[in-house]
This record gives sequence, structure tokens and C-alpha cells, in this order.
Amino acid sequence: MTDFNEVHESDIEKLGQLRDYFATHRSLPSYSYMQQLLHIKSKETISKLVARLKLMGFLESAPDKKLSPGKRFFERSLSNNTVQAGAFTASYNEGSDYMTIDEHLVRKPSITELIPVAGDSMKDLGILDRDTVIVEKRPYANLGDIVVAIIDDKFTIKTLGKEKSLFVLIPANKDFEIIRPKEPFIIYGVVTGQFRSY
Amino acid sequence: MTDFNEVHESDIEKLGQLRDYFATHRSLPSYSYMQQLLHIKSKETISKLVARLKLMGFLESAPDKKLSPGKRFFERSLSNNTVQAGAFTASYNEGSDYMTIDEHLVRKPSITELIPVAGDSMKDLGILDRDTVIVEKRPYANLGDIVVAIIDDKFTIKTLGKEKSLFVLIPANKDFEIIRPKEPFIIYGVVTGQFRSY
DNA sequence: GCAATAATCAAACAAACGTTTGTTTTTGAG
DNA sequence: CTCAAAAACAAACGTTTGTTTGATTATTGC
Repeated sequence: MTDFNEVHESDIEKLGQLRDYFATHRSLPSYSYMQQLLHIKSKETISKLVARLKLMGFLESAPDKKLSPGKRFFERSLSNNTVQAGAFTASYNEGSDYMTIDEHLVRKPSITELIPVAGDSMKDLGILDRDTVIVEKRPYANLGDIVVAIIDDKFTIKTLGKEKSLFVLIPANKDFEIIRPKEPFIIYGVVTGQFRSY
Repeated sequence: MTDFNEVHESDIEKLGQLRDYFATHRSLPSYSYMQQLLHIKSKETISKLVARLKLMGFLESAPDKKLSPGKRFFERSLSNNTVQAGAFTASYNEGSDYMTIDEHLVRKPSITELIPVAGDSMKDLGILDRDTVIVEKRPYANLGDIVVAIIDDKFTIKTLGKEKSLFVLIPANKDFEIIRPKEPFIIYGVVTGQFRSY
């Protein structure tokens, strides 16, 4: 009854394999498949492992009672960068913080959109061709914000600036000119983040 | 026997509900739960629906034979992107509604670590001071890969290159010099992604 | 409107699921 | 080393799964 469910050292390592499996197949393995995967010979052992991971918030149950990833399932370890040579810490709780990339990058999911970048006009600010920017859709921005504006029915990513009383769009690439729209233009949203995959 | 499996008009609509379910729970519902979800009274009907969606590449089977999302599951319909009148976007967008940024950036969770970047030595490749890089921890890399190496007990992010028979570390900033280590150095991991939050 | 075809339903089914139970092995304190 | 507690194992269990089968209802062409 009163199962203490103390955390086992190796649980996190096992969790790692479940994360790998999920990253590959977008699905969690059945208990019998976990036996092969984790080299555990009894389903009861799996059952207890899963119970512990559920308690810790790494796993949970979907409405149909199937096993599904919990919130913490997508946590990533964040190195504190002062770690040095000999320190090959694969351990979970030492010297690192944990965060989920999504929560870190997306603060207002309901108004957030991902937009692929085409072109090099912002390369000096580290926004390259084929990157993806995270955009909060809203029609206003502050000076200095990187915005997605609609100019001539096209999306454009530039820094919002002001010359005298006129708003301008400033590229971050010396080969491009500052855009000085004659008419008021529409701000589609504000860039709040950026990512890239190699 | 010879089941033609012609595509039904409504299949895509049903698929939509499965996508919503998956987006919420990171798991696909069982056939019986799909019955409730899709208002279908027979499991056989579900079975055929799933078969068609599998043929179309929206669903597939994981190694344990469980149902899992296929490649096309995360495609985003074109109509979503053409919302803006006339707005021209490169509309190839890997279903950002259903796939998280995390899943896009992290392929091998168990060996992946996030490392904050300090310094400008890679700025020409769009990796700036205070960015975060996604690193697959492993001691080998290919020429041209961006690697995290350990030099003088410090982490360094550079492109792996070769001069004659010696491996070198190439910065992406003209103010920095190519590092030509006298002794073999350790590769801590390979950079597989990068992100930044404003 | 009627027949042929396809789709859905409903029930029965074996196979696989995860839980439960009792036993064996491992661990760790005295 | 001995013994008690914890963990892992192995087998049996009732459920639930997805498939199969045959009956019923909707479509469609003539």
C-alpha cells in the first residue's frame, strides 16, 4: 500500500532510453518492448519504474490510460559552461539546470507563430537564411525590436527604427538598404526568438 | 482481399482530430478511444481508416507494432499559411502546430546537452554571444562539423577542419585565429542546433 | 426504383497488454 | 557471516487490444 517509490539512481538513465525511443518513433514502447530495450526481465520491474517516473512527472497517462510523456519528459540539461575537462557528468542532478526548449522560446503560445527565414538581410544579427524565427503576432512593437512587417504584400524581417517622425525598417547586412516606406506599414508580429538545426 | 483503399474525403478531417489529440497528449488514442473521438461505432471502420492513413504516410507502426505518427503526420496544410492576403511565404513548414521545437532540434535526447555560448568567435555562422547551442555529446565528428572541443580545459566552439594531417579548429570571425593544437584534443560533442531568445 | 457495390455496424475472437502474486536474488546493516 | 529488507524475476491472471467475420445500412449506376 504505502509504496515509498524512492528514486533510483538508474531511473534517469532508463528515462534517457525512453526519450531516445520517443524521439525516433514518437511513441512510447510497451512494457514488453521496454524489457528488451532496458534489459529488464520482468514486467513488474518495468511497472515500478514507470510508476516512479510518473511520480516524478516524466511520464503520465493519456485519457485512454495509455502511457504518454509527462511535462518533464522534454526537459533538457543546461550546462553551466564552467564544467571542465574531466567532468563527464551524465548524471542528472549535478551541476546542471533543466529547461524545456519550447517553454523557454515560446511565452505566449496562442499568439506565437514560427516563420521560416528566407534571405540574408539580417545575417549580422545572427538570423540566417533558412533559420526559423519565433514570432509573437501583434500589431505593435518597440523601437529596436526585430519585427515581421508586411511590405508590398510580403513578409520582411527587419529591426524597427525611426528617422525623424517616420518609422523605418533596418536590415542587418550592409548590402541591404534601410527601407523607408512611404505609407504606414503593417507590423505582423515581433520576433522573440530564433532557432536553427544543422 | 483486393482492398483498393481509396482515399476518403473525410479522412483528412479525422486525421485532424488525431493530430489534435496527439498535440495534447503526445500519444495516439486506442481504437476504442478513437470510436468516441471520431463518433464511429465500429472498430472495423477505425481499422480501415487507420490502414488508409498508413498508406498515405500519416501513420505508421513503431517497432513494438504500436500505432505512431508517420512522417506526413506533422505536415501542415497549405491553407493555414496562405491566411494573409497575398502574403507570400515559403510555405514549407514542418507542421509546427503538432511538433514541438524541441522535437525538431533534439534527435538523441540521452546524449544531448544545451550549452550557452560565450564570445563572438562564431558570429559569421550566426552563433552569437549568449546564444544556446544544442550539442550531441560524442567524441567524434566529421570535417566541417561545428564542434565543442576542450582546449586548455575550456569549452570552445569551432568548425572542425584539417590542415595536411592535423586537425584544426576554425573560428567564424576574422578577428580570431585558427587554432592549431600541438597535441590531440578532445571533442566534447557536435553542435546540431542553435537557438536564441530575445 | 432496383440491383450492385461499398461502407458501417455488431459481435466474436485470439493475441497482447499491464497488473498481481509468490518466489528468488541482491543488497546492506549489524 | 547472518539476517532482514528491497529489488528483480517468473508465472498466472483478468482486461483490453486490434482483427476477423457476417449482418445491416448507405451509395451509386442503370
